[in-house]
Amino acid sequence: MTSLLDSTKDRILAAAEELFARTGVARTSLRAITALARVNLAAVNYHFGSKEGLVEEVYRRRLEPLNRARLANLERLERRARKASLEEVLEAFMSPVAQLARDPAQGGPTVMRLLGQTHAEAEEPFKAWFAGEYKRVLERYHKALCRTLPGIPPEDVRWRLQFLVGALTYPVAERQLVELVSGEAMDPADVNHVVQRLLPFVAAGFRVPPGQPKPARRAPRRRPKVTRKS
Amino acid sequence: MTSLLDSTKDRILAAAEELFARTGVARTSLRAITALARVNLAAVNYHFGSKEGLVEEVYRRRLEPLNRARLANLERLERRARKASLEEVLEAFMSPVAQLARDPAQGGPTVMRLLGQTHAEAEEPFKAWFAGEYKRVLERYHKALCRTLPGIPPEDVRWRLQFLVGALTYPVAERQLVELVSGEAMDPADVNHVVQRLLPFVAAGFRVPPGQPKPARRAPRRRPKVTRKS
DNA sequence: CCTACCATTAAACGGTTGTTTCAAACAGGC
DNA sequence: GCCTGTTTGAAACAACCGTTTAATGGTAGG
Repeated sequence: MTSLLDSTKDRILAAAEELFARTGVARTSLRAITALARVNLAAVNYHFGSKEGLVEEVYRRRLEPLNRARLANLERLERRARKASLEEVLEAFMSPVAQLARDPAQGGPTVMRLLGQTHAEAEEPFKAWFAGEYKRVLERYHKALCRTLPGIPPEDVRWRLQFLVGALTYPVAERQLVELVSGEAMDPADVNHVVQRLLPFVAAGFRVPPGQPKPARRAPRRRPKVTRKS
Repeated sequence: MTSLLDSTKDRILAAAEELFARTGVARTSLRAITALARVNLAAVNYHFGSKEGLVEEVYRRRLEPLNRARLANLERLERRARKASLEEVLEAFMSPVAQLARDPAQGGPTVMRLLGQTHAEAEEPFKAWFAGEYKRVLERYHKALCRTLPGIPPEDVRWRLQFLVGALTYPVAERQLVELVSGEAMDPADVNHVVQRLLPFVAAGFRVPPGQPKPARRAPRRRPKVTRKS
């Protein structure tokens, strides 16, 4: 993992990331981090100012490349002559996640659990920064999706984008729970499979005409046989 | 005995639920809970044994009715003569969430944030119980969904069920973040709208034929020489 | 009335937390 | 070499944590 020529700062970041992902930020003590990193306790406050500073750096180190890749992917799509398809836009959004999980140098599978815990763990000032960064990315993708989906009201596209984020985040972040429930193990390479299975799923969801308000229950029309006419 | 209005136990549960949802379990001290509940500090250990006991009770109080309603809805669907439609099964799964969020007596909107933090916050023994309960419900729905979706391999249905859970959990749990990103506020009644918007979205996703493995898509090396138009 | 029992209170306990202190060790420029 | 600034080291700090203790108030059963 961490070679000997890694600086103190790097070893702290690696250890903190590992423990944050496993146990959560609040339940991880600086002593546990410095012990795992084989580093003095005071080094954390020296290099990062405070525990909060360390937390921010741990997250920022992973989130910034992720969002950068998402934006770069989208720009590359839009620079082409051909109009981007819905699937291409969705893949541009989702593939950086799989890429992150595949590369141990960028955090590997542990970083995914980290992202899933982001919201619950962060303090106020960092939360604001995070929301700001995220908003930038989502706004760009919202525009791009609306362009590939004329006919779908922008408000619906926005909600569906939230659904996509949830469907993407949950299985990779709550890997433990998913494994317990589904029975089968899920190794890092499977994040790819998650993305590949998720893509047609959400693509179909994005394309469907939005449901009308529908306050009352459906009338129980009798359908004796397979008379499906959608 | 404790059925009197606003017993100590109830006040502790209400205060703990509020603070757990707002700040997370690990960051919420018993002193903060007892102060908000206007109750002595030792009352927590007296009534619940430990902080972990309180945590379990807070979650159990909300999760059990939720899962019970989900199973009851499904059984009611299956007792009918007519075969249940996909939309009906999905609504049976999702509507109890909206119902919970709508009724302040059952926790109201705060309980949703609670559920979103479940996984990160729980300790080991409670986590096992939670996963077990959840697995029961998901297994039942998996069977029901497979029945309405012949042609979709059960493994795909299982993954799509996970996507549904993620898409449903995230927007209601991370309400704060969603509000920050989307700009518009989201009041409790809107949980209904989430469900109504989510239903056609996931229904279309469930029906779509599963994507083929598509292993080595990664060969976009060949770029058309001129796509750049400034 | 008294006893027995449950619920509540105030105070203290041992342990862990994040942070600070200050001296020692280290680096590179002169 | 010596000097200056940066990095590490062991120890201590005050504050907070969850939990326990011991004493109290309250009330039903005898």
